[in-house]
Amino acid sequence: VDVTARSSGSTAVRGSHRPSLLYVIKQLELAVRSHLDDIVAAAGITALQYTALTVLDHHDGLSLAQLARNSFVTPQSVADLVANLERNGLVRRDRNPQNRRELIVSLTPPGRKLLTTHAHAVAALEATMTSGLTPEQVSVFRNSLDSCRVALGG
Amino acid sequence: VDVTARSSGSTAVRGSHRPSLLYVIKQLELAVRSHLDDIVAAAGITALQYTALTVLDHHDGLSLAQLARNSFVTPQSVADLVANLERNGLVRRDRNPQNRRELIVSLTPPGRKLLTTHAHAVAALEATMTSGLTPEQVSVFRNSLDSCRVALGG
DNA sequence: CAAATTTCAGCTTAACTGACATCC
DNA sequence: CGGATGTCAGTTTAGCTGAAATTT
Repeated sequence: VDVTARSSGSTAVRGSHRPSLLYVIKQLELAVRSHLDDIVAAAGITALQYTALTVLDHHDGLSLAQLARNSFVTPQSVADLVANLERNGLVRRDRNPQNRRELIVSLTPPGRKLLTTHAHAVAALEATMTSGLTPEQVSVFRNSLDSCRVALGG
Repeated sequence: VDVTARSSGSTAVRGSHRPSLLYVIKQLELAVRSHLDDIVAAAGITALQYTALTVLDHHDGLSLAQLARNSFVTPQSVADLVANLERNGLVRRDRNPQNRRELIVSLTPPGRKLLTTHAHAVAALEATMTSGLTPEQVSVFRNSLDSCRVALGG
């Protein structure tokens, strides 16, 4: 990750106009991804793959199609992502006996271990991110994010 | 854009755990990008390119290096992006006479026109996104987003 | 010479579309 | 058969690294 670019980013542009909400959301997501990549790179995975593992941690046993619908991407993209995780032994894919079209994706013990190994650093990242806010403000912030997401149909 | 995936996304996963802030931010960004792509696709550009144009609208006359530092990406990536916009006649690149290393990027009249053409639809998207919030809550939300972004060095 | 900016060449990842097989 | 799910093949876009040219 280019630390130089990150740290000097906010100094380059100071203007009179207020950036749009849409733009600030994008910038924040970029910053989060960059830091998350730093954390999980040691485990040989990307921020995207790590996020997929956390989704499975909360909702184990989803099918590929369910994962795709949850992620604004095509089933093919999810299949690629999951195939990579399977190749690294972090998830398993099993046919659903009740509906043999479906492939049920679940975390393996190494997958769970990876999550616990990095849980602390990820929590610290979230704490750093919200260090300028009170706990109440964080709670309100989360609700607002959720409200926006729901309003856009996500 | 896959409207089916978008609209059914939130129904696929309902669990006991609360998703992390980092994850919700990512989901919201994906939703915004998807809708923004729908709006600007008619103009033959991507959400990313549109966002770059809005940055130039607010801060005209930035160099490639300044744009890169502002965007968490490498100068090479920005150069590609700007080259595409230039090919479509939406921006110009001119050597800075004071510092002949620098290429100053600025909007062309067609670039400005593209922004005004879509300004209403983009504002409507932002209004839809925040339709569940009061104006005060939107203001607080913006401040929180900014606080998080600054805390991560963006 | 050192640092900053841009450029050139090649590469990788993460998405996409289209076509298809399988299952309910 | 129709709809859902997953897979295979090919493509595109958006990022990256490394190396080099130019200017200050």
